[in-house]
Amino acid sequence: MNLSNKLKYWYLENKRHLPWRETKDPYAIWLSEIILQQTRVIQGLPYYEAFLKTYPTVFDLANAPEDDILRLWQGLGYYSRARNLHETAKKVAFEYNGSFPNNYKDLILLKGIGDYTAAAIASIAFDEVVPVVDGNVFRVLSRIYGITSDISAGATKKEFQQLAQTLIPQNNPALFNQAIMDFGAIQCTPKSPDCSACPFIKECIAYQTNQVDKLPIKISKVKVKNRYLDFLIFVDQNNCTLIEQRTQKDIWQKLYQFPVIDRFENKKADINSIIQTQYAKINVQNITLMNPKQIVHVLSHQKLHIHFWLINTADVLTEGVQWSELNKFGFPIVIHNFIQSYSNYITNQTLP
DNA sequence: AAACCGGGGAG
DNA sequence: CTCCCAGGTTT
Repeated sequence: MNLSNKLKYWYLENKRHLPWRETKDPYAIWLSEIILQQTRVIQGLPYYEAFLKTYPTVFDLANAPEDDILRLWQGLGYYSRARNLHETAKKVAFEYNGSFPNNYKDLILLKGIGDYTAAAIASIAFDEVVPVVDGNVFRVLSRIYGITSDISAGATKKEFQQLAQTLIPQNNPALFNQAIMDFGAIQCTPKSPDCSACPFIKECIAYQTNQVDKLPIKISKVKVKNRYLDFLIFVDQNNCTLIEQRTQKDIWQKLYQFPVIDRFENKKADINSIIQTQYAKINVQNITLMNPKQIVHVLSHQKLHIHFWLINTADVLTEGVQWSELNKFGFPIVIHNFIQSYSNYITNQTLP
């Protein structure tokens, strides 16, 4: 039996039952694919349900304010996905009358849809015979065929695409693509794969040569920069505070935050003098460091060292937002979590 | 080709 | 602690 047939039978026995597998609606399939980029199924599932409930059609999503979409995306990370999601929704709704392009070539032209996602939507929603190549496919094929190329190299991706193109069946490409990804996620896992129950145990080069734990080979190394953030939480007599939207091309673009002192040098911020110079208009009563033990928040390329400062003022912050209204804004998850745990302290001066 | 972009969970 | 997840965009 050939590889695609073995995969099919494995899949029919072991597949995960996921809501986006119960539909052929391109909108729902597109939504699921964007959410699942660099995201585990278990983490993306509640967001998929929430988005489909809040925005049942591409028109609902297109007509929504970007801030609402970012707030619903809050905590999922890679926020450019949410911004691109909105841009593509508007294009599909208003330029294509709500109909998604029905093929790989046109899908890949849309914002937020790259090689993988175009192939996934084209095959799953429209039965186009085009293979997906994601982390699961790299792992499964590199092991079965004993491919030792560096998967972080662009040429290697083409190599895997060509191989997958020879394997994907003409009759049910959607099943093949989902099967190979589920197989990689459930059985041929990065660590401790279940080789004893594997249908490819006889032909898997990696297993036969005892190098399952060495494949796939990935060389690229990311260097993580340290970054130091001191958030300034001004609170006036009416429990109003100052927030701002991040606009720079940087992490968390278009999410909200408290005013911040932001630097890449490990140098203690002189909060008092900074407030006196940059916020001279505000009549400060007292300044409290809320977390003497810094919060460390790790991103893929940055390690954030964070302090939150409570700054009471007798003034009325006319540009401020009521503390109880903060949940109407999308924050980076580290700030959101801080707000949740310190709300009582800030509004009632009681310890968390 | 390389840099950049979140957050979480497994081992 | 390290690794990596149904990747994509920008430089």
